[in-house]
Amino acid sequence: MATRTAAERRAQAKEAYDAYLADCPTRDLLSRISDKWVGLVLSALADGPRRYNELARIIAGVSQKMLTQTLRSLERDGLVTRTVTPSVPVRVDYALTPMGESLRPVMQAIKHWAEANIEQVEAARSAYDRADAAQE
Amino acid sequence: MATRTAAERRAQAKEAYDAYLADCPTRDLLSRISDKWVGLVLSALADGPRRYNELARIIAGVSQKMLTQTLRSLERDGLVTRTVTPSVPVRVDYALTPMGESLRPVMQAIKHWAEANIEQVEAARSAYDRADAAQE
DNA sequence: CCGTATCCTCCTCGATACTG
DNA sequence: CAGTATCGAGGAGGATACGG
Repeated sequence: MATRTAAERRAQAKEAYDAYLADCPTRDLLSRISDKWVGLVLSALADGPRRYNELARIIAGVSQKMLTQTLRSLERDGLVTRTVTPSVPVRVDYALTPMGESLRPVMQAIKHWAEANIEQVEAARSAYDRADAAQE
Repeated sequence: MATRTAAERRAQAKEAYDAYLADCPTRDLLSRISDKWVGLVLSALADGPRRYNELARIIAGVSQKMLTQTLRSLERDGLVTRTVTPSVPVRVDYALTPMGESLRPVMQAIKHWAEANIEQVEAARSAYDRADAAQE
């Protein structure tokens, strides 16, 4: 037991990243990717590279600022690549990296979950608010 | 073709929820669940009901305000139940509903992805920032 | 033990205007 | 086409104090 404890402690230390801990860097990464724009952008890149304006069209209502900001953040984190073709006018393509591709299915699952469960959620909200009103 | 178009249009209308559309209610639901506290709370409820203070202990650093606010939101949306045992002192347990349980694996997957990829993300950030500095 | 209420600060995000 | 720059409103979220 005692001999294994030391080995286990080392094993623990090696995978000590835990988003439950406030000062673990994974907590910040979690809040960065827990973002609706991240989910929508990664989903929009599912079928291959997209140009900037394509993304803007797919993700209706996104402001230039948020789209650019999200893409820059994803690029910096190594989740997407940005490829500039120096034509006139310039053409910029965004694509998923292998790491981005590994996150994409998860983010897309959230999007799909939202689309699949919105009606049930809205029903739950009505019920909750009705019960709340009946209280008075 | 023409006869199928009408049928297809109806089919489309029935599953017309699309988070890519700005004014689709799923867009709001997506941003509600794309939240680090939601991910952490749902993950913390994976192994069964938890008391309020248990959750506060598991999710280190969460303020009472955010924890309560997140739990209320999840309760209203029908993802968790809140059970009060009127003892002294009062005991409150939170648990996943079936709908909450259906979302949990996805949110937990994000948490796990963050923990598994933090080192690679940090490496990508360093590389990005280094290239940025070399530019000058 | 499980909250609610209030204040206050930062930071997100949209709108708008301009550039290579 | 694909951004950058700037401003300003509003909400997120922490700290603190108090209540059932």
